[in-house]
Parts: sequence; structure tokens; C-alpha cells
Amino acid sequence: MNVKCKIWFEKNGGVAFAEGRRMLLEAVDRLGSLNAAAKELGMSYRAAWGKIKATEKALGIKLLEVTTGGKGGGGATLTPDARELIRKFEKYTNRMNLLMEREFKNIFDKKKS
Amino acid sequence: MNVKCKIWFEKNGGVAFAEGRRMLLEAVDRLGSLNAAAKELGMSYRAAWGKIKATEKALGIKLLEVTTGGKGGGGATLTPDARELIRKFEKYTNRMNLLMEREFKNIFDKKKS
DNA sequence: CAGCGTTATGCCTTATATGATATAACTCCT
DNA sequence: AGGAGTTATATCATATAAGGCATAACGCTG
Repeated sequence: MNVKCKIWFEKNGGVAFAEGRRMLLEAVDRLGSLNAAAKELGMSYRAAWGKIKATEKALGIKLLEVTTGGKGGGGATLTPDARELIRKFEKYTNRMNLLMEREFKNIFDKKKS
Repeated sequence: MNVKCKIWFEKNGGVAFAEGRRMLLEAVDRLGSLNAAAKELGMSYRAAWGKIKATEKALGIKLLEVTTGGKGGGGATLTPDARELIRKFEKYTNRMNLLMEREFKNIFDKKKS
């Protein structure tokens, strides 16, 4: 048996941002396209777009700067808000994962507790 | 925006035990009956029973000592394994909730990070 | 001006988790 | 013996979320 923990940001009670969406944004940043990011993660464009929209609506911020048409058909890049969101999420989850492991050992490895 | 965290125990990749089930077991312990516990938590007996079974199967342990028929129709009490599970879960989640709050302030209240 | 590769989005299907319904079995009590 | 109140479990219904399908718009490029 082991312990798991899912961390997410929320606003007004709905899940707004978690690991899956962090990965999606990271891929968009790297590839310059939501479509390409979706493909890389093995999901449809529709699904990826839906997740982005859901987060934008929940948090009330804009995540992607997009262009349609033109060279290469268009593309998407991250807004500064999106970058900040990613950075804080990473920092928080990294720290919590470390603490989780430590506490787990504390409580489950001791002979008496 | 705020951070939430769901903590659960798992084995072989499936959710085995989390807050809802902890509450259910606690109610069984207090009331001496799964049926009564289910009613108190506003769920059907069927639903409560399903959760218990799922956890027992996932962890491979027995949670309830039950009797059917007899005085009052029967009843259920917690096994020692169930008590230990509850105790460890409570200890772990209490500790983690404390740490979560502390880290949240660390990362989100600072001017620079 | 047609084609290509994007973003954009409404509609409808489908997958999944959840719970309701129904039925059986058990044992003490009257 | 019958009733009360519980556990036990299979089957069926349903609510909800996730995503597929279809279609449109956009603007460079050849």
C-alpha cells in the first residue's frame, strides 16, 4: 500500500488546473501549436481545446495567444499568465511531493506510532 | 484561487481509501451498523456497502465484522485492521494538511519567488 | 483562387461511475 | 411460526463528464 496525492488549483469549487493541463501547456510552449501539443499527448484537438477553455473560464485568465491562418496555418503561444501559473504549480507540487514522501516514511515505517 | 489536495491510499493502482470511506467507517464504529451509518451520511445501503467491498478487495483486508439476524437484526463492527487504517489515514492527512497550508503561504504570498 | 494547416465551437454520442430496485438469507424475539 | 431489522448481492437504470464528428473561419503560399 502506498499514498497518493493529487494537487490542483481551483476557484469557486471547480477543478481549474492540475498536472494534465500543465503538461498540455508545456507542450504548447515547446511546439508552438495546440494541435501539435494535443497529438503529442495522444488526445484530440477537441479534447485539448476543451481543457484549455475550461481552465480559462474557471480562473478568468487567458492562457493562449493564438493566430489562425497564415504561414503554417496558425499557432498558439503561452501568455505571461499561463507561464506564471505553470511556474507556481510546479514549484508547489515539487515541494509537496518531497514533503509527502518524508511524512509517509515518518508514519508508516515507524514501529510504533 | 486556492490549492486543494486529495490524499488517498492505493494498492495496485486503484483508489483504495480516502476521506469519504474514512467517514463511513467512523460512522459504522459509532453506530454499530452499516445501514445506520449509510443513512447518517445520506447514502443508500447499497452505495455504502459497495464502497466497503471495494476497499476490502483493493487492500486485501477485512474491514467489518458482521452479524446478520438476531437482536436488532444484526450489525457491523470494525476489525482491528480497519481501526489501524483509519488511524494512519487521519494521522497522515492531518499532518499533510498542515504542511500544505504552510507551503501555500510560502509560494503564493511572497512578493518574489 | 484553391489548398493547407491551424484555431474555434456546437451538437450528440459514448463511456464510466454511481446508485436504485429487488430479492435472499440470517437469527433473535414475541 | 412469523416478524423485524440487518447484511449480501445481482441486475438494471441514470446522471454526468469526456470526447468524437462535423463544420466554419482564417490567412499565407504556390
